[in-house]
Amino acid sequence: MENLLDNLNKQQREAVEHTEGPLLILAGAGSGKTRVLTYRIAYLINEKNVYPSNILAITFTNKAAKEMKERVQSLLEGSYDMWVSTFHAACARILRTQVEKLDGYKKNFIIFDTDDQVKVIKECLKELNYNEKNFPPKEMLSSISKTKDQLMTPGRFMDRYGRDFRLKKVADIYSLYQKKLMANNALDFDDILFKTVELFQNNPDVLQYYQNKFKYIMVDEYQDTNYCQYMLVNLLAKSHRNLCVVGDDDQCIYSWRGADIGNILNFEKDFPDAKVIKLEQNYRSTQTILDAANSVIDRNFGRKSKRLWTENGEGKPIVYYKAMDERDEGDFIIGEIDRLAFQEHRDLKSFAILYRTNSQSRVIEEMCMARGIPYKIVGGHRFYDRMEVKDVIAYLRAIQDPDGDLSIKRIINVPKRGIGKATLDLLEAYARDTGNSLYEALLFVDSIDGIGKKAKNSIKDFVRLIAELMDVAEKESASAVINEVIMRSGYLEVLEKGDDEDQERGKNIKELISAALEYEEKNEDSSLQGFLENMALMSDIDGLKEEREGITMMTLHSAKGLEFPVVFICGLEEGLFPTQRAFFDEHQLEEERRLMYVGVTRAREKLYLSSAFERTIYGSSSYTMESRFLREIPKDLMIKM
DNA sequence: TCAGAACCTCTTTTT
DNA sequence: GAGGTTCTGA
Repeated sequence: MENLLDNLNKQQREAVEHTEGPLLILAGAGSGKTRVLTYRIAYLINEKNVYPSNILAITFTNKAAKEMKERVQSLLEGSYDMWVSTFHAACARILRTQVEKLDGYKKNFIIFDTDDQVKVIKECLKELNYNEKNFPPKEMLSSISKTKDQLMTPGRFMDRYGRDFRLKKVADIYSLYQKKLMANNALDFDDILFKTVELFQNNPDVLQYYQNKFKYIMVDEYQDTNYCQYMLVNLLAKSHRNLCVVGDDDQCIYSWRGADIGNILNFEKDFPDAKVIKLEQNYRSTQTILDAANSVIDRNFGRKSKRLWTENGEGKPIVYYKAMDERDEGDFIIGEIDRLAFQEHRDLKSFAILYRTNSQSRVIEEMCMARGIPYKIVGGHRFYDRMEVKDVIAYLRAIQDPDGDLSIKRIINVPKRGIGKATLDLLEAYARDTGNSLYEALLFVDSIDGIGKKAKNSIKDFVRLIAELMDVAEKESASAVINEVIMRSGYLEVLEKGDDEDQERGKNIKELISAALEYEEKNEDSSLQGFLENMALMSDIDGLKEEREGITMMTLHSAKGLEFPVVFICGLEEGLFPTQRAFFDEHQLEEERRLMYVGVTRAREKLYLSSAFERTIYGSSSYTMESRFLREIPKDLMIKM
């Protein structure tokens, strides 16, 4: 361990050795904060003899959690039982054992994702007779999400806003939405956090237990926490006060989804005795790149002053290319990559193309394809979000708890078995009238008038199928159950007989079996329940296995936390980056600027910037103006090509 | 019940 | 301009 500390600079070492009491680490981009966190955990265990089980480390993504755990374990050469996970995974784990203390929830609760949420909201609107035009489901969901971030129950929301004509209706929607979630024994992503806070607030003994368990708490990416997460951390850290938060206010780019930059800016107010350590030495980029980044971010107000520096040397100037249009821009980027790969013998993995919006990737993708250059696109759709995967998941949920109406509804006619909307409406009406679940209505299908003979037989077959699958689930592992589901339901067969797209889908649901097998290997708890939770909280499984050779394309947001030797930031035009929506809002503009800062600091050696003179967006093309961010970089750092 | 037509929308995204 | 959703008619 002694020589491990030698691997750190003065500030880093200070951060590792300051183990007692509140600590704020302001870690600039590329300043080795992950290193500090992992060493700190190792130091706690090895030097301070802290039990690993007394440590809680919160990360932003599952991937980061996995990496951190692996790095600690390789530092200590052993396997340790500490909690290193995302907020959601940690809370889900707590709720798994404690959820019955919350009224109305059963232990085998399921986790609803955005897709499920939209469906529930639509049901709510229908039931309340509210128009989707006046109350757009997505808008409703984001209101509800923000409300939950603020720890506001439907009751509290109604108390506060109920006198407003429209907000009263939103409150009704929120209230019904929660009822429906409960009826499905489901929690959405926000609930997982919110309910944990409620659990702690209403059960002092439970809170005390976890306060005692987590004597040392670390939170990464603290600038991107929301109010609910802030509360959670503060509740847990209250008794031991060994709270270490790490973050960079200049990299707060998620305020649009509730991240409150104030959490990090006010940490010293919350904890007046907090030790503050700034990590400003950068180990990633050239001085030229850092000068550009510093110069851009300097224009933001109200930030903690920080100035990145490096011993890496000046490096190459930044290259700016003004293209005719987006095709020319793509041509230039791919041309440069081709040239550098050849002349400088660079791996395709060294290149990243970053853009503000996903739609910008299309043109560049086409060019890569035309030239036969391999590429991969990060982000976009999760494996779990694919229609066919969600269908199979719905089967699994239904098997686990057939009273979850949403799951039954999703699969009752997948694959097509002649149970259409008319039939479903009758079944739902019956269920509502008798106070039963949809599944129970299926059992009584004979006593429902108006359903045709054919449909009735299909329903009986379906009920039999579910019953059989439930039997299988009693005895078999998750992977075996999935196999039975896709075989017995006939779903796989239908897909395999379909067009290319369907065949691809068939492959995906088979892939789900591999995912389950992998899960069973890695986890002691190989139950269906555990697998479902894992899937719901997992972001992108494809990312985990495939490390294909190729250039990387992604949004600036997705690039946070990553680094590449050569980075291209494209589409530097007013209205695109910064986005038009930020023009009249200083806060939004500052967030765009932080996004630029994040993008620039991803580059190790070379940075390319580009814009197009003319760009086609939404089918219509128009002339553009160069992004103000280009002007915010000193001219002497940049050459035009 | 379902396929095709018309229609709408369109920043960023993790969990 | 594309992709997703809803509507309409057979």
